[in-house]
Amino acid sequence: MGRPPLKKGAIERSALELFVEKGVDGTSIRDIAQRAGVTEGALYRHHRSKDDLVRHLYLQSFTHFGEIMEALASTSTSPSDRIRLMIAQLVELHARDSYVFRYVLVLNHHLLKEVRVGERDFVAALARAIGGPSSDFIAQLVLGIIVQVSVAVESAQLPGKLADYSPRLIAAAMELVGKPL
Amino acid sequence: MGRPPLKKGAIERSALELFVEKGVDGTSIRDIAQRAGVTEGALYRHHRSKDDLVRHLYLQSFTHFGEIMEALASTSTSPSDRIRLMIAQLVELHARDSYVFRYVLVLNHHLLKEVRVGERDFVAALARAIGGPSSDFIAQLVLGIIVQVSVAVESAQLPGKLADYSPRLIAAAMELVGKPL
Amino acid sequence: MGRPPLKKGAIERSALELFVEKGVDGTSIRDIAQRAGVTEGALYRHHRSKDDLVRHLYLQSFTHFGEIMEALASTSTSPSDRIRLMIAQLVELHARDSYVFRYVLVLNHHLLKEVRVGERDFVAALARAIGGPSSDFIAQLVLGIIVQVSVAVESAQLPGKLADYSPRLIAAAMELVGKPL
Amino acid sequence: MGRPPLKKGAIERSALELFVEKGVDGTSIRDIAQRAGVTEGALYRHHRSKDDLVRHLYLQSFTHFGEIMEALASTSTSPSDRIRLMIAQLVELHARDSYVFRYVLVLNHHLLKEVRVGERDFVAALARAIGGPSSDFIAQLVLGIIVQVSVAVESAQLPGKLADYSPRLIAAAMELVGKPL
DNA sequence: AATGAATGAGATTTCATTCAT
DNA sequence: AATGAATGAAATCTCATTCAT
Repeated sequence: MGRPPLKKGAIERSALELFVEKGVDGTSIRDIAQRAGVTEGALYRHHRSKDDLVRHLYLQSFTHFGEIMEALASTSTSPSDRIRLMIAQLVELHARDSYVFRYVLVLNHHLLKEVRVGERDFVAALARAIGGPSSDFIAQLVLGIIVQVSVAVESAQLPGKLADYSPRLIAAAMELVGKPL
Repeated sequence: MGRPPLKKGAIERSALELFVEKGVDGTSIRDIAQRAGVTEGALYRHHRSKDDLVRHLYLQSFTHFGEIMEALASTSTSPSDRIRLMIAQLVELHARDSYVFRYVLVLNHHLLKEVRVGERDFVAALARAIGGPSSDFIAQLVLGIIVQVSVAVESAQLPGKLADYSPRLIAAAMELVGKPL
Repeated sequence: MGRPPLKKGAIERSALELFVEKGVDGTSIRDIAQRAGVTEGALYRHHRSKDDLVRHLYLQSFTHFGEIMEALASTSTSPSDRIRLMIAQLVELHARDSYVFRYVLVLNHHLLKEVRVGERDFVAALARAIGGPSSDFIAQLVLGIIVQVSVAVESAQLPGKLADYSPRLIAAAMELVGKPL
Repeated sequence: MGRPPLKKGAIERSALELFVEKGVDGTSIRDIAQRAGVTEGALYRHHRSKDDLVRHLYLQSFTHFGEIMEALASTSTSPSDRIRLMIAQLVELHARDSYVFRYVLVLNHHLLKEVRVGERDFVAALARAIGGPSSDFIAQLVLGIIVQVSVAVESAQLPGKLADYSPRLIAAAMELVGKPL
């Protein structure tokens, strides 16, 4: 009946990008509105506050990752293949949209605590696939190398792009998991 | 000389802690002053601006890390031992002062780029010790697992404290370096 | 004619209530729309602006009061009875709809000044019925005790409801008028 | 040590006046700052929020009134004289500072509820002096005529100023109290 | 007649910084 | 060396109003 929410998507995308580029606190509503080609008030039609927007994006992205990773977790291949697929998927997710990847994995560790209660949790899914007594710890190791390399690439500490390191990353991850290729 | 600057230390320490806890942009001068038990103006006696304080702390911490790591790099032990010592030292540095560790390693500073030009660079030192064509990449892997586990511990995603994971972290790092214990 | 304006009544009633409860400036268009079960735009179908709505309601209520009081003013009973009837009527008007009563009498409108020029003015009607050199002053006294007790009851400073105080209020008012019961 | 708070008084006075003139919600921080000859931020050095300022002024004024009225309540004159003194004092308080008078008596009835718990309460003091079973009710009548006439004078519905009506107001009040002069 | 997204202006509040004390 | 009131700019958010649907 009223206008369709033409700008909602632009607002959320702009926010996501800016949060990753400059940090949540380093991004102003005006920054978001400008990039989205909208006035500042428009944001509040769709989200009650900046904080609300931050959470919404986080929850959405986190759940998105969770769904993808859980789908892989229940494939019928061998355990070892499953792990390799999931690790490759993480790199693939970065390739597809490095902003979402970084928003979920590099930023906002304090939201992580809230969100991991009940939401589809890709970290838990990975740990489950790895199995064994140290699975939580090892899952963190795997995430750690991917995240660190992604950050290093982004900040030009390492040359090229993340995909260039994909095979070596996967090999390293499999080693950490205890199943060398 | 005149009176010693009684509050300078408190200001810098408070700033460091708050920058780690809430991020640089999430920390106000008032926050810092309050934690240091000082008023807002006092900060400007010692630093020209907030940005100046941020840089000063970063440079100081980064150089501190660099000196320690470079000292280890020139010990006379075997290459393999040297690497193990350096990795163990990173974990030890976290144990000694997790705030400095996180300020340097977790806050993904745009400052990192500036500072790595010319300052004593512990990342470069680690890479040199590792050697070989992929040394920069492998150094990032090693940093990645330590950083990630430190963050996971801090945010209670992993139980206990970082030191509890020290042997396993060192073992994993040596594996990444290609020199299993 | 076209369809009847189903929501007009709800909008105006909601506005009236909210203006009394939170003040005109403390009430937003959104507040009104929400209580009326309508969206913000709907209001502008019936009134050109918020200010227009405020005036319309005020004028309507003020005139309504004026008509009732003037009708009483021209009854054929004795002067003393006439006054008593009018005072009783004010209390009765509060009982019938305390929102309208308070909108007209408690919100000390700058509008009052405008509206009293030319509209059916119940304050003037009351003063005329009282008569004598101080009639305007005495009319204010009478209004004052009714308004004050109504506010005190509404804010629970006095127990019960206004009607409980009706006989005593009328007696007090007659005393002020100089015609004790 | 720091600057003395030169502007605090001006800010509070300006706020008080504007709140009375335009209502709390009708008064912006900018309005207050402008009248006080200060920038908007200055207000927040002395009060945490606009609401805080509103409350502070209310509490202060209310208590001020309470102290004065309670002092009169314990004078050694006859009960009848005491009441007359208190009524006269209310009119006098309006003469001395009609803004404070109106801020306490005409505005913000919702704060009244909070404040009357525990603070020096001039309404209660008046009721106590009046005595008898209906003392609370009668106190409201007395307040009602003073408030109403003060508002009528302010909005030019009655000519002159409140003081012009002082003898007649006191006489009317004594009548309501049941002790005609 | 009604919707509700979007606007543009303005409201409240925060904050790095300055400066009189 | 330190205080803390005050500034000025910017941040978050609200709101009356408009307009495509």
